[in-house]
Amino acid sequence: WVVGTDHAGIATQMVVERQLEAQQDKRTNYTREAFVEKVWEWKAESGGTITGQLRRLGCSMDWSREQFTMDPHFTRAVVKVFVDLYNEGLIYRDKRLVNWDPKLKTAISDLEVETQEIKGHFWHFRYPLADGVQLDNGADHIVVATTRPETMLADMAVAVNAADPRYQSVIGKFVTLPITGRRIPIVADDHADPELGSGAVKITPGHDFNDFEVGKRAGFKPADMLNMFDAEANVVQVSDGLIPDCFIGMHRFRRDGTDGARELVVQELKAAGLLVLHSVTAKDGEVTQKDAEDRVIQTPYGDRGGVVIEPWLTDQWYVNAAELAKAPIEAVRSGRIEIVPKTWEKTYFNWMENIQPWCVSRQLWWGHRIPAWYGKKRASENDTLNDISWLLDDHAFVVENENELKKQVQAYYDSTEELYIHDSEEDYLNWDSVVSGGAVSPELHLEKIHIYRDEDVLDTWFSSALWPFATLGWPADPPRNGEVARSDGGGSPASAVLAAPPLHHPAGGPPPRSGEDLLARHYPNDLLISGFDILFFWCARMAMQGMHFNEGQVPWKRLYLHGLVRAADGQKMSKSKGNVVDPLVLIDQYGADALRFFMAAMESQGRDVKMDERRVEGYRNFATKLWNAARFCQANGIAASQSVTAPAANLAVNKWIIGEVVETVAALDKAMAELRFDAAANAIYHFVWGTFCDQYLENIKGSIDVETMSVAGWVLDQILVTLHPFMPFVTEELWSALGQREGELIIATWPRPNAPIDLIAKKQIEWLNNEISAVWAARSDLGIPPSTRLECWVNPESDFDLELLTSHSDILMRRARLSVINLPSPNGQHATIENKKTFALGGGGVTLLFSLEGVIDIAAEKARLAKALEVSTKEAKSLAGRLSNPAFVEKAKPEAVDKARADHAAHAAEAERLAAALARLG
RNA sequence: GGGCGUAUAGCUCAGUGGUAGAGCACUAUGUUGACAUCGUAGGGGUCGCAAGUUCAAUCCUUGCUACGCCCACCA
Repeated sequence: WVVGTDHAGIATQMVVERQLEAQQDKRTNYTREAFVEKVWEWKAESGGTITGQLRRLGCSMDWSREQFTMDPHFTRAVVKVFVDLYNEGLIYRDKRLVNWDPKLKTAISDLEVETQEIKGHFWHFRYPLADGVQLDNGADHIVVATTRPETMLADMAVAVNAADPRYQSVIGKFVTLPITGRRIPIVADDHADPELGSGAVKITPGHDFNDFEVGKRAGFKPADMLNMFDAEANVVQVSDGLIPDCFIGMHRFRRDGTDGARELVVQELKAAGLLVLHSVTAKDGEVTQKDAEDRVIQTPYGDRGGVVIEPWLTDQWYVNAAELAKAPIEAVRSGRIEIVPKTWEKTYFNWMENIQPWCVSRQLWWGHRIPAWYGKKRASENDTLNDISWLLDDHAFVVENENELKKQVQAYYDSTEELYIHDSEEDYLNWDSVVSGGAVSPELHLEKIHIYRDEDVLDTWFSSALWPFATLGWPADPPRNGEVARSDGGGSPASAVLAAPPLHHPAGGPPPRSGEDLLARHYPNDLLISGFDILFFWCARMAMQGMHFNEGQVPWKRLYLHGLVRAADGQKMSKSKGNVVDPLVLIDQYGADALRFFMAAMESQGRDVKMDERRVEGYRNFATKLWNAARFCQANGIAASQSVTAPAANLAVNKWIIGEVVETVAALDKAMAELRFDAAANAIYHFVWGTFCDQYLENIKGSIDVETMSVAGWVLDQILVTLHPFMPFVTEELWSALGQREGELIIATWPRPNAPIDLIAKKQIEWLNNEISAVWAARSDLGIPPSTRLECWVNPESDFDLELLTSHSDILMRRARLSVINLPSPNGQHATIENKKTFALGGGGVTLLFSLEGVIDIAAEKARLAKALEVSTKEAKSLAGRLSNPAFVEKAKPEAVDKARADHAAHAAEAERLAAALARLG
């Protein structure tokens, strides 16, 4: 796990801009360099927040290799990727509609658009037919409908379906667009659905994605499409100059109580009698007329800026994602990448197979600046710098560094003239006026080559996508500018020391040595763990870039998509709702161990996790439990074990607990291999609390000999090692507190479940534990207080049972609080204790009998026995019923039939004994 | 419109073709010098609804209902 952070372009720039706003300041008061410097300052102050949280959580990684996506070597990788993709034709510049965020004034990608359902309206307009043309039905207009009236100012056509008989006669004719008076054609296009509305659609190629496509089909070039908005979505004059002055400068919507272009368009059309009123029939039959129909509109919002996205015609850089997606699709299909849980594969394929060009340029200052320069040689006096004709034939030079830039520019112009590199378009123009004092002085520019750099930066995900290999020192080119080579990619000079060896990964091999190729060693990564919410944003793009730039090698072999932590009420956490839980506060309250354990225990199959503080509290208690158990061990001479393998044991309790460790570790290993973190956490939890504390420690209390000390120490060690990934702090502390060690807990050998499981001991101790539990249950039912020591008689049914009993009688007497165990069974009235876990390895079982004299309420005992008898009888009867069904005996699996027979026999025998006991009581 | 997921104890969630489990909460209780952030015992569920497959369905199939999420160009 290479620790680090991305530069979160939009979010970070927003934070810093908001800080400026708070001081009545703004970004544009600064130069680009000065502003970016401020962002770096902010990053220096607060950039440690995320990694600080990781540290508090006890995440264990090589902090000397911490990386940031804007580190110099990372930036070099980003530039190389951009240039290489450009040279391969996989990145290109295009003028088309983009999702434009008018608040942030930048383009964003499709993924950054969130569709929300908003209550809106649906208006119907009459567009008068021009030149005296009429529809077949005699109408002198065409009705079109829209949810966005304001865009009609930039309408360029009306589309109808060629197959629609109503409009066939007017295809190729014109309508006169209201308000502007623009004469626009009626075109045939399949986009118009005769079934919907009037069957005619207004076409605004410059402000609607569908209309853009229709417009292109109708022969409009993107450069000629009318654009009626500025970057903030206020109305500007279009190229034909037909928008009335009263609209210019208006906001697109109603705002601050002032009508916007939308309202004004509707008002003017209504005044002109061109608004088709909408009739609403109330329940009482009364008909009222409204300007528009109420309708829920699917409205696009920017996920960061939170305002309605405007489709806007601009030049942007696009990645041919469809091409890059091919290899990752195949990788998942063939299993070279395994997605866990598998259900996400379908989502992945669905998106990847329908992927659209990825807009990667952003009109921001904070980020990786696009390595493209534009320019034009000044060839004549007429070609003034103030003539922005260069915009139309601006050749792009996409290169990794300035030397390369000079070479390419001079080759392109076939000239060795001096090259002027401007930082931005503005610089380019300012330079002219500065040098010439505002007037064009051609002699300064003749035969000089002027170019300027693209001012946009790249989508943050474009760089994050390189994480799996850029962090490992890619590209492999020789280091420049004294940067360290990739064997030490990103680390500070101090990090030239040995990296920590891979932890808990037996197959990991030795640690890399200085100079070793990190990329070759760690790429592909084994596993990526990511939230499902960034499957497209990040994971898919990592797969695309990773495979493209690493000879088709996948970035990781497995992709685990986990759920998100939601608020206690199941809602998404958000600052505006105020239901956000700060992990650091939880850590303060319950400890990092408890929080980590909670997360692990709740993480199953990528399902979302509802925040449940009580559960965190429960795992805090678990840590306390472990702590107290360790204190008990310490106080009883149980210390650090130097042994990785289980000590030799003779006592059944010790043989048993060793077997339990083996089983637990096996369950844990299986769960971890399957990425079932909840199952892993539960396995260790139940072993520690239920088996080790409640049973084993209780059993050994009072008789801790040398063997037991040795076994208990080993078991405790196994607990600390296996629990450490879940609860690093308490385990590390206990590890060192228990005694001298060979090494740190974090590099302790992970247990191997290779000790034998003693099945006899397992059965014996299970019997014993169950016997004790049964006695306590009986005491509880009979109201015998714990303080009463009971006299007990037993009637073992065989020598085997007798041996079992005598070898554990001391534990049984102490834990069940018996005063004496007598043989053989007495006369008189007794309480009868049935052990449901009948010892099945040879004996028929042991029945405990308590004296009833002066202690036990006979009626209560009878009631107790009657109840138990009822349960046994019912179960026996149910099983008998199943066994008497010939279909079951014939068709069921033999094991199932055998089990049913055995269970039936056991329950029947138990019922018989209970009936006898009941009979003895009279 | 398409896709995915979820419905199991009061709550939060596991789980299995052989009539269900955990933690918390609840009830009763406090004997054992590790632990009251604890121990012991106990109550509590027609496993969303309906049909089908099967000797057997909480689990498999289909339909339905409710909730959640993702994707998509209905002007």
